[in-house]
Amino acid sequence: MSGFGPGDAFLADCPGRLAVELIADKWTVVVLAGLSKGPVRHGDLIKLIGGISRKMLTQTLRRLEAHGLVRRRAHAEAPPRVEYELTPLGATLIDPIHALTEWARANGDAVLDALDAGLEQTAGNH
Amino acid sequence: MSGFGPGDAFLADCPGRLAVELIADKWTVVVLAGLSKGPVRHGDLIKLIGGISRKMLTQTLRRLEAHGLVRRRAHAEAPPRVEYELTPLGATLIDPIHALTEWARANGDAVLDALDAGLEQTAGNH
DNA sequence: CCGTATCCACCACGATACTG
DNA sequence: CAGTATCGTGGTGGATACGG
Repeated sequence: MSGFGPGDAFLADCPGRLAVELIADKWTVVVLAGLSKGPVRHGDLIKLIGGISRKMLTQTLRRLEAHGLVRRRAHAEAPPRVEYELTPLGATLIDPIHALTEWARANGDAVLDALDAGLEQTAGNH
Repeated sequence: MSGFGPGDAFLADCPGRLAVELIADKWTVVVLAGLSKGPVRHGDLIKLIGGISRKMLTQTLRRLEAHGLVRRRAHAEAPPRVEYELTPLGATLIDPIHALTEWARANGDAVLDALDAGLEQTAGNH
């Protein structure tokens, strides 16, 4: 109903798999979203995101850097300061991510409803 | 540059996290894409996707069913036949997924380029 | 402040074999 | 053909502590 032509699905070895492998983990999308407004410091990202450990943040950023989506900029100052920002390439990913966010805002409740509708387990507690 | 207002990012406990938790695994997005053209049989999905095991397919479908995104329909026939299809709610997820696919088709090469540009490791094998 | 190393628990995933 | 059970494993991600 909504978009894929006959040959351009997500299957087998299509390029679409690349996108999935790129973002299908716990933090990548969230980190990209955190960078979507401009350069941010490491510590600020930690607070902004909430729940991520320094280890995972650094690890995620490094991966994105290697993929050309994020740029790391270290300033040689007395208290070290490191800022991360999206590359132009990375910025192009924001729109698809934004589409996901919008979807969640619009349909999140429906999903949660379906979820606890399913919580009338096998047990028949009248 | 591209969309998030000041208060509507992906962070902390925003609804956006729901979407991430929903699709952030190896197969969910691929399975949804496989269903995007209409009802499909279990076995056909296996062949269509390529690489997924029956176990993971069933497991993924069951999760999507619980979230109200997929409907399971079993036909009482001699050789058992089971078809899966997107619910209307599930169909709304196709567009965001499609956006990802499009992104990958447009920018996949750039990512791969950045990736092996980074393969000039620390070692200086001129 | 930034980053990494280490240790560890957990779960996602695959292989295989079995039931209906 | 569809689904489940079981087992084994590697990787992901958290806590903590240390180094620059």
